[in-house]
Amino acid sequence: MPELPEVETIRRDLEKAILHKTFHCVEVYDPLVLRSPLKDFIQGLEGQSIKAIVRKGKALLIQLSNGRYLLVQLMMTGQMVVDAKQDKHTRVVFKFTDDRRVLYNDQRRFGQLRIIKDPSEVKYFNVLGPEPFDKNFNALYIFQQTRKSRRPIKNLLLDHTFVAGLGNIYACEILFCCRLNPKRSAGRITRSQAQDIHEKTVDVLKEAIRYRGSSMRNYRDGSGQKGEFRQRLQVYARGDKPCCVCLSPIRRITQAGRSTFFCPQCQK
DNA sequence: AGGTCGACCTGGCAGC
DNA sequence: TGCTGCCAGGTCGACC
Repeated sequence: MPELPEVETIRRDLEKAILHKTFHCVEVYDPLVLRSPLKDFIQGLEGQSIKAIVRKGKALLIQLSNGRYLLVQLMMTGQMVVDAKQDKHTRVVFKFTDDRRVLYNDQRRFGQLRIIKDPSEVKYFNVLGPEPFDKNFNALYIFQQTRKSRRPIKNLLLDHTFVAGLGNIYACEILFCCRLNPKRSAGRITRSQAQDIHEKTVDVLKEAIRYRGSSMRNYRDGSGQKGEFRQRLQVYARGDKPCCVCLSPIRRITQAGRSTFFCPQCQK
């Protein structure tokens, strides 16, 4: 899925387009993406207006006028696009009373939509670690958490109970910026490396948000456009290409079942 | 008990 | 052209 910068970009786009608007009708073309019963889902939205749109980790919470929430988890290929043309991946269409429409598109159908009373009823929110821009995500927290673990630092960064919102792209990019080998045991991270991980995490994510995220294949922002950060990625999806610092080839390895890209020369 | 791995899905692409 | 195998931004639960 979209990771934090992509979901945050979508959140901001949706906020501009549909905050305070009222759901007129909801058309479901593929109930597989619903995690609420079809009838409850539709009736739970129609007639409600939108009070707020917030992001927690990689999830979007759309707060409704009745106090409930529409929870959107885009997973790998979900999109929320405003006023776009329907296609074969359009699973749900939200129509608003002012004729504006938002499409939920999802090629792989891993994404999930549901109506909830409170975030605390969803396990994901109960286990989610601190947001990267929060003050409780800091060098000391990172250092203390790494003491408890011997897993590779890359795997820890991907663990959403450690920090919310990081995914495979940004975990790779952050470690490159820190010049840290992704295989390095978390327990061997020093205090100053923990400080560096904190700083680079914030830097990389802010920069990625500024460029409206990274589009590999499917990600699109709220207006259906690609993000521009892909061209700025230094290691992710650059296997065998020259490192932008030392020119030696970027390597691809597998960690926890996912591809990791890194520069073996620069990242020790 | 922490950590890894397959399952959930569709489709694009490389290689033969 | 068509087939096969591999790969993809996430998350959960089963299993070791």
